[in-house]
Amino acid sequence: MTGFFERVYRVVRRIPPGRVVSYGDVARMLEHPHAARTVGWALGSLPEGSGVPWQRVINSEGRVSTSHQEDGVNLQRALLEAEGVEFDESGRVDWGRFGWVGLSRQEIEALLDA
DNA sequence: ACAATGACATAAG
DNA sequence: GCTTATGCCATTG
Repeated sequence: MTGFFERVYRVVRRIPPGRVVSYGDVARMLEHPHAARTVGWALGSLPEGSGVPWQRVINSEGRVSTSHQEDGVNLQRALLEAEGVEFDESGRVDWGRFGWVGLSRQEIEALLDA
């Protein structure tokens, strides 16, 4: 776990249940606005039972990505629905209702500092 | 050091 | 709304 992954995990762990954020949002919080792909990759290489709520991170359209696993999508969706997140007919999440506001700059700093 | 890779994002057709 | 093309970045082999 090198620096970036570590930071990604720390932020993701702060996502409250029933809320979701996009990969890009996480990247922006870490001040790497164009590292969304890396964020996704970090979650992808996440070992099971790591305590990181990876399911709460989806793409900018409010859809689950998990493209490398057939059932990954169903799993992620099931996990989110279990937390109260709702999906519309096209399988999208309403950012207005379930989108996580994120952390303030200071909160991020404090988080990364620790 | 170089090339390839991936759970993205955004613009364009 | 869906498909294609292009940009971006850290990690790996």
